[in-house]
Amino acid sequence: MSKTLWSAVLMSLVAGRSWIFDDESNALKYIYGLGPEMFDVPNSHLTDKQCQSLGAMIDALSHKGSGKECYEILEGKEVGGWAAGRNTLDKWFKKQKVSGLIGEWIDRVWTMLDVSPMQLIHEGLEEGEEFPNILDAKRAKEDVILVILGDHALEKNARGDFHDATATIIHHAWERHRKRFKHAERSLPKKKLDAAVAVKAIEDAEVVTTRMMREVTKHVKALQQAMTWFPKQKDHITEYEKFLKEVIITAVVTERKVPKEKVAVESEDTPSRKRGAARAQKVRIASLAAAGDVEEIWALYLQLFETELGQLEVPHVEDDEDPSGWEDWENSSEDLGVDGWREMDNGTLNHLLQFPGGKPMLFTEFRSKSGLCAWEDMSKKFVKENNDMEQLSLLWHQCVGVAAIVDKIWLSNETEGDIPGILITDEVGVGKTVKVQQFRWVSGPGSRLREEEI
DNA sequence: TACGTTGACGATAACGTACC
DNA sequence: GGTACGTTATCGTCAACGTA
Repeated sequence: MSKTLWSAVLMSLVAGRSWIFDDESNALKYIYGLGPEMFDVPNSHLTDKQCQSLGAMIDALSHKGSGKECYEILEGKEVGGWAAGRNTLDKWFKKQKVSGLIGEWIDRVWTMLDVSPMQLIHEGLEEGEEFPNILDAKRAKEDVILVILGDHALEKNARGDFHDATATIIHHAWERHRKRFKHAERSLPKKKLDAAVAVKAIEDAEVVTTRMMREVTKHVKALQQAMTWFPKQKDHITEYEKFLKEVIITAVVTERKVPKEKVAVESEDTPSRKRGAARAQKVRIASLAAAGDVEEIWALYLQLFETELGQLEVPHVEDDEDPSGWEDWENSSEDLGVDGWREMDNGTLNHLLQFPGGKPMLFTEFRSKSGLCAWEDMSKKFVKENNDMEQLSLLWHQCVGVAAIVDKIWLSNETEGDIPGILITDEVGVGKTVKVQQFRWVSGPGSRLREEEI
């Protein structure tokens, strides 16, 4: 019979129960939330009765001679009487998020040892091979077992039920990747079409709007992600990436009135990049020249090309003298929960938030154009004299976001036009981390903000 | 609808045992 | 010890199903 992931997980824990829990790596506690007593002690996801049901089933497994009989108890259709234990096992598995945690750790090992399915595809497959064989990842097998079953998991001869269960777990992890690959393969034509349509819409538009830019960024990013499975077909995506880059850089250059060389580091021209650049030249980007729009699409662009950070410089926000595009919010944006600030410019916002020079006290002052990490040796390289450094300050929409959090978070009741709390959504390029960090700063001990109007 | 999970089946490798 | 043959384990694949 086949083996489900959850029964294989329980089998590996039961089969190795007498030695794997000596683990010092804390892996078993982290992934399964269990110690050597397993379900004989209170479990945060289960009632005492459920623990008893599961405990009884584990006892029964321990008294069975063969793995086959064990799996019959765990999931067999012909062997009844264990419904309570099976239901509890299912509940524990889901509540503890075992599948996700196991997948996450196995992927880390595969990636670290360069044998993840995607890495193997990029290395090149055998003739006629579409997806890599799990045997190609064989050299990572022992490390995978150590990571998901603790640092004693290899001490006993890995045979029998324990070995069988670990193989099933790894098999499921591999299958998950195959599924993603198949999905990417199926969806590729549609993603190509969506990206092509979105690019063409901008190319042909009389007026390019931020909404169109959001749309094209979304589709190019979706295509970019799907294309990572197919390294040999990069042509289209490179053209679209270059197109997007050129459109945005032109908008930044126009709005900031700075030379293009100051904004972008030129990459080597390939035929597809040339095509993208040529198409971008025809775009009428005048409507994007408002500073707020430029900043928004710039944030989207950085998110899209996050793996290439450092190739471009962030556009410099000139202290408080630049209005940064709030006019456009006034005219066209929907209320995204930040309506109360649409009439404030950077200077007003920075004053309210106590952000001298456009950023909070102690906020990192510089960013590296070449992509240096601020956590490494800041004292020597992150200094004004270093030409690689660029002055940092928060963008207008990020300041508005922090102000909105401060404003909404302490509301105790819903009133007309005001709802307590705030939702910062993912994938829109608003700078979630920056917002939360700055909220912690402005609302922390010693802050005057809570006593002021906002 | 996307994504994870399950179950089935065939192919092949590894192992065990009987026989010469 | 070598070989043949049966059994078991492992691997590869994919469609159906379940769930959020």
